[in-house]
Amino acid sequence: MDSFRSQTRKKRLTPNQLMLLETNFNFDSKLDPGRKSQLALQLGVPPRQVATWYQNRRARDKNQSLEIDHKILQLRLENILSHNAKLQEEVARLKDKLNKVQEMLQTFNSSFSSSSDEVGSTNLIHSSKNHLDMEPYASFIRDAGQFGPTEGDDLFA
DNA sequence: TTGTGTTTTACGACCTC
DNA sequence: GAGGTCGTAAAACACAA
Repeated sequence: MDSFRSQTRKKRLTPNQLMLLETNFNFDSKLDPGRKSQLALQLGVPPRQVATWYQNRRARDKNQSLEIDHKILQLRLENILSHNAKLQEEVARLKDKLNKVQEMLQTFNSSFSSSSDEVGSTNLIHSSKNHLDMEPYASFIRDAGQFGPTEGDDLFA
């Protein structure tokens, strides 16, 4: 396809050349024209090859940091998913508990309304009923108080 | 030895300053 | 226009079968 390309032999740099390039790259990943020609002289290669090496080295650097970022994001996602699963379980448990409380209230109210016709002192009965009604709620609120902030709350930090 | 996967080198196209 | 990134071809290399 490309006769020009096939004519240009790809020559690998020696370990010493690579060491010099790496040292310079760690100092500054960008290549100003002065440093390019200076490095080319030191290495005994065309300036174009130095520029190409820097381009490829920057690309490799970027890929590596992208991989690291990807791993970090994946870990965060796993944490969030497991936290979410725990919250779902908690929601189910609380819903169940709420249903039970509502059932208790219903049975209590129905049994009370069937027997209230027989008694004369309404004031006494009402004050007693109000007090008894609060009991299931109180226990419910007590239980709900156990679930404060959890360890997963700083997941987005 | 050779088939195959990975890394390195080199370049064209396009973008930005 | 010089120098950057991005995508990709192809050479060089590593290595199992």
